[in-house]
Amino acid sequence: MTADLDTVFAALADPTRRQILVMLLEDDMAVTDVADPFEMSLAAISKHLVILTRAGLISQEKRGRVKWCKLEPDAMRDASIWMQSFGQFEAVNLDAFEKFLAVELTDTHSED
Amino acid sequence: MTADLDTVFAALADPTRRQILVMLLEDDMAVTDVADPFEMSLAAISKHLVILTRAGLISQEKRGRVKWCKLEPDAMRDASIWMQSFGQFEAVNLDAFEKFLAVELTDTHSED
DNA sequence: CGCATATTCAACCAAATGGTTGACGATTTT
DNA sequence: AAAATCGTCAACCATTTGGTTGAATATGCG
Repeated sequence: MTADLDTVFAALADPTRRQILVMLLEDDMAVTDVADPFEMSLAAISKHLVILTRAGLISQEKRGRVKWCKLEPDAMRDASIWMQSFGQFEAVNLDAFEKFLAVELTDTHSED
Repeated sequence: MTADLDTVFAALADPTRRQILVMLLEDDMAVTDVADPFEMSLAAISKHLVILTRAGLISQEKRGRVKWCKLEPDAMRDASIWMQSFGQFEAVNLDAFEKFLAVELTDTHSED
């Protein structure tokens, strides 16, 4: 469920955890595969995944002996809104964003 | 002065610091006045202000014996963009999006 | 069954975090 | 000049964080 801002921001403050989240943009992943690109123990990654789970940023589902990790981007919503309340800083990038989106949508967005 | 995402997210992970930022939305404030509503020592608040300053989220300017704290919401820009990327673009080609993100962040990074 | 694979647990460690107190330098006020 | 105010510094403390290793627990496979 919706974790508090403390938990979400703290979870996002670690580069390993942010990288994991980016990896999960691509697809759901097993814990072992999440750990693969990192030069640290599986146990360490397992702990990071617990922190991400407690923050609500991912969910984990065990199927067989494999535990699958799934991104839960909605957990960022409150934090994102909180930050946006501070100003129009995102307008600076709106141009780039819109260009990106325009290209992407004509390319891949058949519809949905 | 763009601090990295680690620093910004870590700064935002503390409720006292977030409350300080909200207070500064209203107006610039002296350190003593920032500390006033909190039930902790002035020294503790002073440390929090250092952390916010290093994250670029505030700036401090000394005039006379008073040090004024000013909100710098632009420091949230990279973090905000990073987060928004997770919420709003499920329908979009994610490979391309990651590249876009990478470019955006390294771009603004080099402004330091 | 017996072994390999997937993941967590437990104990441990160093470093960082968030707080305290008291002293101190700088500035303003009386 | 003396006193009060503003803010930081230094030393200290307890807790948390992010990592390690080795053992333990499931589960799947030959």
